[in-house]
Amino acid sequence: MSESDDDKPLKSSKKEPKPEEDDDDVPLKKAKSSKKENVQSQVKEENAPTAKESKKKKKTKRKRGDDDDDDDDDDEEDFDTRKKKAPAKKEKSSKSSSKSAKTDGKGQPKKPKKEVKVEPVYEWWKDEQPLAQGKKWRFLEHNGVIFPPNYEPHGVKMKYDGQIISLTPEQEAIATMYAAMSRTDYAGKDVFKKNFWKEFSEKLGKNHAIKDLENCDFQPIVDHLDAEREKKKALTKEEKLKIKQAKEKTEAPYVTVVLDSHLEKNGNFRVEPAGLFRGRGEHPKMGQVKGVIQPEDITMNCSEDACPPRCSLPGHAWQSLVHKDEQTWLAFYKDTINGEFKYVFLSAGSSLKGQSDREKFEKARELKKHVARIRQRITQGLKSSGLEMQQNTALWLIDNLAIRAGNEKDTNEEADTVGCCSLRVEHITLGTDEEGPTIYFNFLGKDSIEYKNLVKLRPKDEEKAKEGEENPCVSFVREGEEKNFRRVVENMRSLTSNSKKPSDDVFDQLNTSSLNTYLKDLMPGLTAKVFRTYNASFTLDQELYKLEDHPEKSSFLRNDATQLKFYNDANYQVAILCNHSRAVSKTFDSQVEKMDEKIKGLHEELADLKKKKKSADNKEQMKKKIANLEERISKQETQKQIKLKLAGVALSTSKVNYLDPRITVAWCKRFGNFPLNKVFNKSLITKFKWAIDEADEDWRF
DNA sequence: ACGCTGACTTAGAACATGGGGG
DNA sequence: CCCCCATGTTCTAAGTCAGCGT
Repeated sequence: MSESDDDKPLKSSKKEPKPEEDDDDVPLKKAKSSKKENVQSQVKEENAPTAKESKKKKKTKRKRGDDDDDDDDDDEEDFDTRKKKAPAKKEKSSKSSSKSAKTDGKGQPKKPKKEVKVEPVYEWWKDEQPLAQGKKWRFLEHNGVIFPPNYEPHGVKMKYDGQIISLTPEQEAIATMYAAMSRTDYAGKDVFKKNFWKEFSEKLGKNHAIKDLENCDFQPIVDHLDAEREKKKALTKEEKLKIKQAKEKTEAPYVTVVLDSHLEKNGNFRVEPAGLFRGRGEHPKMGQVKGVIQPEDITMNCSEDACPPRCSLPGHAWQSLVHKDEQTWLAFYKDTINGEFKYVFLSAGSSLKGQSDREKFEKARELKKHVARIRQRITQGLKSSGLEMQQNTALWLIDNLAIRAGNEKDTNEEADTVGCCSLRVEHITLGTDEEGPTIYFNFLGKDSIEYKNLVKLRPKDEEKAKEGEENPCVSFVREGEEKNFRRVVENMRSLTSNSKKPSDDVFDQLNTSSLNTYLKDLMPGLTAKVFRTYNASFTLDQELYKLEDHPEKSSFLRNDATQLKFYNDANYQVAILCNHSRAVSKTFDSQVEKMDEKIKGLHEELADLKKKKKSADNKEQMKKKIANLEERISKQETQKQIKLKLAGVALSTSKVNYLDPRITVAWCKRFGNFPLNKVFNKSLITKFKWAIDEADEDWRF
């Protein structure tokens, strides 16, 4: 959002003492507001901390700049319900600024400006590791969850067979859920309709006038929903603001929680509203009603010495209250579709998430140290037979193609998707081309996203190699793996031989758990998914540092736009590797058309200008104009290229989950102090604060 | 050894926002 | 100024994998 405009370079920690950033980037003012809102808690000090605890707490505080004490007083007012009030501290993060933070934190004179909110972050990476093995916290206090409003019957009547039908509120509720999805793709799917009808007809009862779905007309309800939406849209700015503020106010107590002696943000304190289940792909349960969740369905977790979350629905109570300090969840319930667990966790920017995120990348870096050895082992194993051959062949695929492990799934309950271990014969096509053997993969992976990839040897012909490189559905075996690839193909041939049916498993002796057991032997803590993290991060690091002695280095460094493009191209390689995709916008074609027209128009203008130039007296001026226009055209054209290239590709998924943020931070610092906020948005900056602090320009993955 | 429960990460779509260009 | 689109945020589904109980 708003923050993107100030590009501030991140200081390279080494060279410049680093000026501000902290202060302007993290407005302390925010702190104040948040504190007051949440008010809820209480810092553990007040509760008779153990000696050890208090010590540690003290330390934390000190670091943060002792501001705690001064704010305590204010929380009180908002929170009647709690007996203890906590000083919700907002700590401003950076060292240098902490002192000032405290001072103005309270007074808060100014702040008329828009106010970019950057959440205060507890800088866990500056604390020494305090907790005992396995413990996630020593104090946890929060206000639980917030429920969606009860269903309010609107009384709009649907029709059946042309007749107006009255529904009970309960019936109306699910009819309305259906109406709400009338313009989605689900509405046309048989499974969706069938599942919905099953539940709807049950709710209608045996002798209801409505006998089938075909003759139901939900249009009146659809119209009603549209009208409601319009009404909402038509509100004035002020009204909208008011509503927003009211919402913020009610939600404020849930936004932050107290973890040990600091505040953290809750990631998802809103209980999921009832609705029709929207599974991805051909999900057998799409259209089923996802029921209302009651407090009685929810288990709460907090520390024993905390004030437990109070149930906000009168007459209700939590299912139970537990104190599991080896767990990071604040609450959970089971959904009514598959009985799956839904957890309430802290946000991505929290210390708990940050720490495990860092551990994830450290593990991937650990793999980097062992990967040569492990690959050697895999190479060996490719030549064996039976289970060992299967294990190593699968691992080769996981390592080289970055595919997922592939747990078994029950296709009566879930969509039929696969990963490595669950690949079936029908997903593989073996072939040959002028370079040698090929394997074509075509299957649905996680989220029913298509994975289509022709894996082959790199052509000698540079022209062809280039072509293949630009084709996202082709990948070349990486250098040094050619021989292994041939072996893998042979193995795949025997694993898919015609004694097997298309629906049989390729790796019939494998499952993810045995595979991971095998991996654990190769390196402690190693599992299949680590390869994805490792290969993604390694690829980014390699790609980014090609800039180091790139022949066109200076042209990439010419300005932010060109440098950003270089970064995005590297990011793109990773997205392709990991098969991260996104839906192409419905208006994509028309958008491209528009761009074409614009470009065409510019070309015409250019031609015109050139013609005029001949007869013009002020040639110099014309020349300038022409150059200008040419520049605009080329800009438009590259923009179009980018648009086409990224049409179905998501860069964000890898950024958020797979790429060690320190790679990016270091690269930015190293190459012209490139503004980090060009590549990381506000959320990522918050999420990766630890990395921003940690990586200097020499850091490498 | 294996199936199931539980906890946590990863994922794309839906939705909201707001800035730039006509 | 308005609208369109890009980008950011929220939502919740769908994976991975450990550990437990049988």
